[in-house]
Order: sequence, then structure tokens, then C-alpha cells
Amino acid sequence: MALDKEETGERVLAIAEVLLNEGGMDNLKARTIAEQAGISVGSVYNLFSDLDGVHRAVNMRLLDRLGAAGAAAMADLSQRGITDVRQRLLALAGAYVRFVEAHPGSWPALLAFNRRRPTLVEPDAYEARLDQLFEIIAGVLAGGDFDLDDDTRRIAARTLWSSVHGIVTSGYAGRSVRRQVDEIDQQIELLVAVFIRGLERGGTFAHAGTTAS
Amino acid sequence: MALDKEETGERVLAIAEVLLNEGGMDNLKARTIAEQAGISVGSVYNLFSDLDGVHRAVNMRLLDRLGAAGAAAMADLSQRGITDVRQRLLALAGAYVRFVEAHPGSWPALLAFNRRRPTLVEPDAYEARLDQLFEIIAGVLAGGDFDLDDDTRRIAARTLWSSVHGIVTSGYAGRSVRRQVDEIDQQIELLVAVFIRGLERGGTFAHAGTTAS
DNA sequence: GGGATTTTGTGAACAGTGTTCAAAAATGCA
DNA sequence: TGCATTTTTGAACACTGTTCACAAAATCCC
Repeated sequence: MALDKEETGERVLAIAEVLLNEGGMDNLKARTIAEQAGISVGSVYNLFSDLDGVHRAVNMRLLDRLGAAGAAAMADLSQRGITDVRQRLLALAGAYVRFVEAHPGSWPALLAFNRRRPTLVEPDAYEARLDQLFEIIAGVLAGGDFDLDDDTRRIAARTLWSSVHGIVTSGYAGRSVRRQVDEIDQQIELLVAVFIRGLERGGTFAHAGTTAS
Repeated sequence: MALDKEETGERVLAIAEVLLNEGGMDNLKARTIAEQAGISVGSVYNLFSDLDGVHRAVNMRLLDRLGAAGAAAMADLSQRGITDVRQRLLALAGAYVRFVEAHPGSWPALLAFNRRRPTLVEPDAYEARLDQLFEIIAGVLAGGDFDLDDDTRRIAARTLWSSVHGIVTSGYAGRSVRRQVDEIDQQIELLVAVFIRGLERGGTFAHAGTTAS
């Protein structure tokens, strides 16, 4: 009897994700996981080094799912023969919005997780999964007639992503879901429109001059 | 002897901020505060309802400081006779970057704080302090020759802010402070440049059409 | 002043945490 | 079967936030 070790690990992760999604970060308790998975507390620590380890693993799954959602949105548009940059960027942003809405607890938990300790060495497995997304965006930008060099396009892709992310997570505070829900759409549309128009106009984006102050 | 009640509260907040700044959210412990403030644990709960209450109060101070930094940056530029929109926006973004760098632990703690529970009623005191910032940005935008109606300008201000915020907080993960430090500057410069160029071009930003697939 | 009353401060106690680790149960092997 | 090895267990430990009966201090009122 008893399931495979790896199988049990998967079950633990599924349970953990539900817990995170329902109650946020401090709803992820070792005893709750153990009880719901039908194992003992000690076994949880046998499968994962930490509760942080569990959370990290859940986060990886989330990032994978997000990447898949982005890729799927692009594949869908390609299949429908849509190559318009604006539409593709809006589709990507829309995919992200839907993803966040589909993970109302576990996604904020991922964000909170990364902000717990001030400056901890980041697992670059994170970055790798993000680069996947950046490359999708960069690919879309390459489809437009912007004539950007590779480096600028890379930066533009990251800028776009960060901006959409900032918009979706509503600055840093303030939920008030009512009017925010369509305000997000308005902001995204403005951002994409402005971005495309701004990139269309020629001119180099050399990083010169007064950055600030 | 013994200090005023309000005075003790201020001391507690100062201690709490240092703790948050040094060790992140889970470094804010009731017993540590009590010990460092020279009072008992119970007294902490006499001054504040919760540890969350303490954290909230610290966050308010942070938001006030951020607002002041933004206003000061604008006042500085005004005094120097600088009205250029690009420079003003870059100065605002720069002020934010410096603010985040000056609060390496307590600012992430504020962000994490707001993401702990999925959907909790937000204290609108937060929003009020943010609106202050949005109005500064909207004011700057009003100085340019974009001919935007009030509503669009309001949205544009929020979009800009959210985007800068997203850029500064580096997407959602990934620190790796080395190359990120100048990448942030590059992204901000690209964003502001693109934003200004995109807004300069005429055309209405009506929120019509396919928001996303 | 001095007794009564109210306010304020205290820290032991309680209910939960994450995490460990000697022991027990299960499994592998000859 | 008997022994060795691995895996699972859950009581125990150290540490959380939070409470609340009690004590100390302050305040009031005559």
C-alpha cells in the first residue's frame, strides 16, 4: 500500500496550493498539510526540507502554469492568423490578468514570499522561468516594425512585463475590487497603445543623460 | 517619570521600523519591541491593537515619507525653473527608486503586508496617501502639451505610477542586485520616453474594442 | 493629606506555530 | 525466518501572538 514517494509529494503540493489560495501565506501549516494528506508532520519534512521548500515548489508550478498560459495565448492567436502586435500584447496581458484572477490567493502568496526577507539569494530557477516569458514578449515586439536592436528589445520586453505586472497588482496596495477591475483594463490598454506609438516613432533609446535628480 | 503615551507609541514605531527594515516582516516580534522599548509585552498591546496594527502604523509613516519625497523632488525642480515633463517624470521615478533603496526591508515588508490575506478590506487611508502621489503625476502630465481630458490623464498617471512601481520591484521576483541596478534605470528611461512619445501623438484613448482575446 | 476610584502597566499563562529526532513500523535481503 | 536498512511517526522543544487577572500608579474628591 501507500503511494509512491513522488506521488505523495505531488499530493502535498496540491494541498499546499489550495491552502495558499484559500488563506494566503500564513494558512500554510505543516499540521494541516499532514492531516489533509493523511501523513504525519514528520513526513512532510521528509519530503521537503522546509515549509519554505513546499512554498517554493508551489511557486514553481505557478510560474510554469503562467508561462504555459502565455505561450498558449500566443499559439491561439497564431492559429487564428493574428499577427498584430497590439492584439498580441493585449492577449498576453489578458492572459496574465486571468491567471492572477484564477489564483487569487496563491499568486499574492508567491509575491509575498519573495518579499519576506530583505535581500536573500534568489533561486535562479525563478529567473529562468521568467526569461521564458520575456522571450515571448520580445518575440512579439520583433514582429512589429520598430527596428529595435536586440538589447533594446530585450529591455523593452522586460519593461512592458514589469509595467503590466505593476498595473495588475494595483500599484502596491489598494484592492477595492469594484472599480479596479475595469480600471486595470483601461490602464493596460493605455499602456499598450502608448508603448506601441512610442516605439513606432523613430529615435534611439540610448541610456544617456540625466537619469533623475 | 515615564514618557507620554503618544511619545512611547512613537518610540515603538521607530523600533518597529528598524526591525522591519533589518529583518523583514517576520522580524517584527512583540517581545523584541517590548524589550527594546523598555516596556512590557502587554503594554505594546495597550498602545496598539495588534502587531498588525503596529505594522500598519509603520506603513503609514512610510507612505507619508514617500509622498513627501515626491513633493520635494517636484519643489526642487520648480525652484530650479525646470518644467520639462520628461525631466519631472524621471525625477519622480528617481525619487521612488531612492526611497526604495533607502528602505530595503521596511518597504518590501509593506508590500508583503498587503499581500498576506487574499481579499481583506483595505484601509482607505492607504488609498488616500496614494492619491496624493497620483495627483502629483497628473499635475506633471497636465504641464505637457498632450491635451488629455481629466479622466484619461488620471488613468495615465496611475498607469505610469504602477509601471514604475512594477519596474522598481523587478517584476515580481528576482533580485540579483548587480545588473538589476542599472537595468532599472534603463527601463525607467525607456518607459518615460515611450510614454511621452506615445502621448504626444494625437488620438483618443477611448477604452473600446477587444481588451484581450 | 488620604482614602476611594479609575487608569495604566505587568508578565505568567494559553493556544498555536515550525522543526527535530529517538523510537517504531515497514521494507529489503539472504 | 532473521537481521539490516529505510521510512514513518508523533511526542517534545523552542518560539510565536495574544490575553487577562492582578498590581502598581495615577487621578479624583472631600
